[in-house]
Amino acid sequence: MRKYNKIDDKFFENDTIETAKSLLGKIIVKNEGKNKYLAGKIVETEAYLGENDPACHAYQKTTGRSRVLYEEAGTIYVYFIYGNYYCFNVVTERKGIGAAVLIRAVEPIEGIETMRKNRYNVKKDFDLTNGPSKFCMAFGIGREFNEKKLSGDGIYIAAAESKERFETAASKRIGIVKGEDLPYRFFIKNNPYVTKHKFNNI
DNA sequence: ACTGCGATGTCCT
DNA sequence: GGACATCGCAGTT
Repeated sequence: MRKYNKIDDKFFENDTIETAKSLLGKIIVKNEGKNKYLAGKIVETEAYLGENDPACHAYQKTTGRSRVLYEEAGTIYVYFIYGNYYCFNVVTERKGIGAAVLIRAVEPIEGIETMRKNRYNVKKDFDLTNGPSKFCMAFGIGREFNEKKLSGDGIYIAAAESKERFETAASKRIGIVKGEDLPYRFFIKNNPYVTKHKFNNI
């Protein structure tokens, strides 16, 4: 395995938009046991700001599902959607604020053979992880990680590997109706693992 | 390349 | 009973 330096949970206590931006380029790592790891560079995120954000699951209420969003920074929020899929979020800000960052796409770094196996019908490597549920399928992430902490040893986030430079951009969030005009999607420009979208060239 | 649309289970009103 | 932070496939250009 490569060397990954886990980020402290304090990082996620910051402002959700800033956290979503600064997660770009960082590494998400899943410990598969037996010294096996899956790792990918985060290339696309979205911010969900809590009770005042119409698109957020915590909008104006706490429900059984959104309860996790109010946990302490660095808690994992995984939810099930469209009858088939999971989406992976990192809870941000202090306990009691229902905000999170959605991981929308990553670029495989380690364990790509396992990702190909988990996505057995996918032909092009950039389709392995260029979408929030594609990432979950490739990494084998399901509801069992909901409410877990990034400070544990199952899934964690690590500092960027090198001091590489990249350009980032923002756009509207994808696939939502309420709060659709808010520019809370962030991505690395020209990275082939970012989801395909007309908002990408601005 | 792009467009439209069906599948599917859970949560919420 | 409706909505849903998606994906993959089929059809078209």
